[in-house]
Order: sequence, then C-alpha cells, then structure tokens
Amino acid sequence: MNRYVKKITHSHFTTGEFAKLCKVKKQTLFHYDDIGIFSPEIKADNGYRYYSYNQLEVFAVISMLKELDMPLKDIKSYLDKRSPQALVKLLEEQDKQVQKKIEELEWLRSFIKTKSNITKLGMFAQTGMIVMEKLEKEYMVVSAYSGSSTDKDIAAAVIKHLNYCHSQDIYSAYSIGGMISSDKLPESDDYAYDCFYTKLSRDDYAYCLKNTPHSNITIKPAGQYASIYRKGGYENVHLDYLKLSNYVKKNGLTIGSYFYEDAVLDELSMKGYDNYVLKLSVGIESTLQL
Amino acid sequence: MNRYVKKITHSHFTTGEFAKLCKVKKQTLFHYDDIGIFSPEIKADNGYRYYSYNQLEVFAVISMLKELDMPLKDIKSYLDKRSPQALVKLLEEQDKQVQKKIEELEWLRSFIKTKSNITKLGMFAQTGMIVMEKLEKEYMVVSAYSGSSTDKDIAAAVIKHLNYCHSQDIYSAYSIGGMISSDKLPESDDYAYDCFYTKLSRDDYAYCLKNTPHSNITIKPAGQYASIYRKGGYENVHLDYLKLSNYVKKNGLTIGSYFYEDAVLDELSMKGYDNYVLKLSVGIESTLQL
DNA sequence: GATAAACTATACGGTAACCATATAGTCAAC
DNA sequence: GTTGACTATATGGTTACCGTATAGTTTATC
Repeated sequence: MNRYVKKITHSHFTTGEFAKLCKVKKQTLFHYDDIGIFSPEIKADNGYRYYSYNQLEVFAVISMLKELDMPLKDIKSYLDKRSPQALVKLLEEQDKQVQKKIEELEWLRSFIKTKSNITKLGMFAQTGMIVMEKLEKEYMVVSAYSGSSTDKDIAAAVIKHLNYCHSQDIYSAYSIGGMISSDKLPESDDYAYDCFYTKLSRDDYAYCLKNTPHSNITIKPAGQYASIYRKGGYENVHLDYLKLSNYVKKNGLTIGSYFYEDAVLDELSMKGYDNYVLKLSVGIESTLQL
Repeated sequence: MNRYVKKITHSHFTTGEFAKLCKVKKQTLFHYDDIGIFSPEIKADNGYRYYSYNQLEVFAVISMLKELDMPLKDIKSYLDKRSPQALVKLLEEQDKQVQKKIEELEWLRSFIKTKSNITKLGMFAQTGMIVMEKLEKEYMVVSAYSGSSTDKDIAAAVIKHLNYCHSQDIYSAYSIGGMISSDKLPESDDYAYDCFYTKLSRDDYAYCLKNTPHSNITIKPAGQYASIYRKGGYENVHLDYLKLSNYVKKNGLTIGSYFYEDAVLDELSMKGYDNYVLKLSVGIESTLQL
C-alpha cells in the first residue's frame, strides 16, 4: 500500500495541491466530495484524496457555472447526466446569460457615472447664490400633476410617477424632479408643481424611445439658465424661487416657461430631508437666441 | 392613532407594497430592518412599517451593491457614515469593479464559444475513418517532453505544463494536446510525445503575446491535414497513428513534421477516459504549397 | 357593527455554500 | 524515531435570506 501511494503522489494531486491550483480552500473540495458533485479520481485506503489533471478542467467549469449563479445542485445534475448534447445546450444557455449580464453591467456603469456626476455637482456647488450657466438639452419622462401642495397629494403623485417609470423599465440615476410654470411664482411654501419628471441619460433615452409613448417624454431645452443651489431641503424653498425671479427681472431678462427643481444630494449621500441639496433652475430667453 | 395611520397609508408604502416595488420578498425588508441596514421611515405604534418613496432609491443602490458582491455589513457601514465624498469614492471603486467584471465575462464568452465549437466537432465527427481537411493556422503554448511513456512521467509533464500555463494566466478552453514527430511513428501503445501543448483562441493569443516568452509559443501551420477521430480513449491509439501514416504513404503524399493528438470530447461531456473522443491529425505537404 | 378576507407582525427553523477550528491520524526527512 | 508538515473527519459558525406558524390589524362587505 505504501508503494501504491508513492506512485499516486507522482501522477496525482493531493487535496491541498489541487486546491492551490484551483485557487480555493481545501474545505471546498471536501465539501464537493461530500455532496457528490466532484470527487477525486482516487481515494486511497487511508482516506486520502488524489485528483488527476483531467479533473482540473471539470473543476474550472464548475467554478465558471458557479460564477454565473448556477446552484451546485444544478451543476451536479448536469455532471450526472453529462453528454456532448447536454454540454452544448448548457453552454448556449450560459452564453445567453453572460451576454445579458454584460448588458446589465454596462447599464450599471452608465448609472454609476451619472450618479457620480450629479453628486459631484452637489458637492462643489456654491449654495445660496445665483449662477448663470449654459445647459445642454435634457430628455425626461414627465407626469402631469394637478393635486394640492399637501405632502399626501405630492407623495401619491410621486408614487404614481415612479410606478409609471418602473412599468416602463426606467430606473434613472436621476432623482425625481418637479416643474412649476414660471407665471405662477410660488408666494409661500404652499406651492404646487405642474408636473413631476425623471431625467434620462442618453442611454436611458435611447431605450425609452422604443417603449415609452412619446407624449410622456419631454425635452428641457438647451440654453442659458439661472440656477441656485440650496442646502436644507424643502423648508422655505419659495424664497429661492423668489430670489431667482427677482434676479431675472432686475437684469432685464425674459424668464423661461418653467422652474425646474432637482435634488442633487439626497438620501443616498445625506441622512434626512433637511440635509438634501436642491437645485432650482429657470431658463433665460436672451435676445440672441431663437 | 387610527387617523394617523390612515394618513400614512396614502403617502407611504407598507412592507408588502414596498417589497413588490423593489421586486423582493417582505422577508428581505424585515431582515434589513433587523440588522439595521435599511429601516422604514416610519414605524407606527402597532409595529407596522411605512416606507417613503425617497427610500426606493436607497434600496435600489443597496441592491446594486449587493449585486456587485458587497456584503451587507460593508453597505451598512457606508450608509452609516454616508457623505457626498464617500459616495463618489464608493461609486468610483464600484465602476472599476464593474469594468473588470465585464472584461471577465467577455473572456468567458469567448471560452464558452470555443468550448462549444470543440464539442460540436466531437459530436458530429465520423469516428474511425480518415478525413482530409484544410485547417487554419493555430497558435499554441508548448512544453517540450523528454520523459518515458509511463503514466507517471506523462502525468508529471502534463502537470508541469498546466502549472506553466496557469503561471502565465492562460486558461484555455482547449484541453491539453500532444505532439509526436512524424519520423518516429508509434509502433505500440508505448510511444512518447515530443511535447505537450495548449491551443489558444485568438483572444488568448493576443493576451499571451504580452506576457509569455515567444519561445514557448508555436504555430501549428495552416494547410491540408489528414485526420482521424477515435472513440474509446487512449487504448491502442498507435493503431490509428499507423492508419494515418499508411494512408498518406498509399496516396503518395508527403507527411508533415508532426502528429497532433487532441481530446475533443473529454471529462466534461463524457464520464471516464474510455469514452473520450480523440482527434489525431497530420499535415500533408502537397506539391501545390510551399 | 359583525365578520371574513387580506393584510401585518414576530418567532423559529431551515437552506446553500462554504469557513474555522479542534482533534486525530499519516507521511517525509533528518 | 521523532519532528514538522501534511491529511482526515467532525462540529459549530457564517451570510443572506426563505418558509411556515401563530397572532394581531385593517379593510371590505353584508
């Protein structure tokens, strides 16, 4: 027996060696042996496990399938009735899965990028002062609003809007925003939005064009905007609307059709509504532009 | 209290509603509340949980981070000390992770494709008969072999070769193959390889050029080949080598420098060495080619 | 205003795929 | 023949939940 074992160690791997090659713990191999998914080619009389190099590939494929979230049970059931036909079928299914996963991750990257940009905007913004800026045009999904200014009505409308977005498979990195017609300037905290919107990234927009009714997609026009960033959430927001409006008047400019209200720092980077940073913007129609 | 609750239900989601929106089970929300990672905005006197729409985004990001294999502990520790700076840092880290993951998945797709093609080859191959075929050139990593024909020596060499491949970060979809110089035709099962090789896909090859010493990469030349597929593993392989050699002679063709031996159906689709399907090939130098 | 259907809560046990640790046997080398 | 590096099994713990049981609450209906 001793001689037999000596032979094996030169052509086979012990559990520790095999584990090192596969970059996993010995425990994993014990476990796989226990549940019968992957056992050593040879089990010596003393209980020692010996794996052959042919098994490396099998282990690699188990790892791969595991990586793709296939449960060990399913992997086992494939291996138990393996065949070229079954393998090709399995690979084709997995290929589809991988392709889908890549697409999801690519979407995720664009989400992360957008979110990061918004957050940086809020981080470096000077709050409490008006800035003039040239903004690109933006696409957004909108829901009209005709409710009151009570939290209850607003919440219900926001929920409805978000429900709509979800139903259209829209999960934007932008938080929900509100629009107010510029000819009914809020005189108190008791003001009502005309609609709620969700801004879309380029990718989101391209995706939306296929599914979402065009009537629900609006363009926030490119051009010159007067904006103000404010710390402190939604308390006394109307004062900043006034500030914006007065500034535009004082400088003899024509005000655009809508105020836009966006949260740039919200629950994700700040705890509690009172710490949110909002951005209010309004378009300026200068004589130089159409 | 009754009235208070009535108000809430119009501006907030119950656990069940919120779970449905997030496409998870109620249990998950209970769990998150228990471990303190994500709690409802309001907890009523009767113990009922009420979530606000602002929390939807937070939950979405928790899901996203979870998707990227971040443990709930770490997610909690971010949320506990959240800040715009921390968020941007987190997003940048995750972006790198996602990018890496996409690359890995793209590699996986090419692996799957190659493996699938090899398997189909073995599935549809006519075994036991010689076929003439025109083959593309192929790149491979090779290790010279000077050992005996004993299983022990072969296994040791194969292990060494695979170790080398791993050290170079090469994980090819091709199984290991063996080359035998055509001027020492195997007369019995007791034949010795001249070297072992691992074929590389285009992507693998591109990757290898950066790291692997050129001396270890060889080209299997394009051209005309005589091949034979055989069922039944490695028993009496030499008979098929003879068959190939005789065929070439009989047809007055000049034999190429090497025989190539590949497993096209192995442990992954067949259980046990005896069921493997091997492919033996040898180049034919016709007068038409250089 | 009573009752049933549909919800909510907590609690406890179970699952997958391991990991850590303890204890004991085995092997290889000096 | 003893030391150090391995091997084995066994047991309990971990994470992120899921299932089910039991009990209380709300809502719709008669």
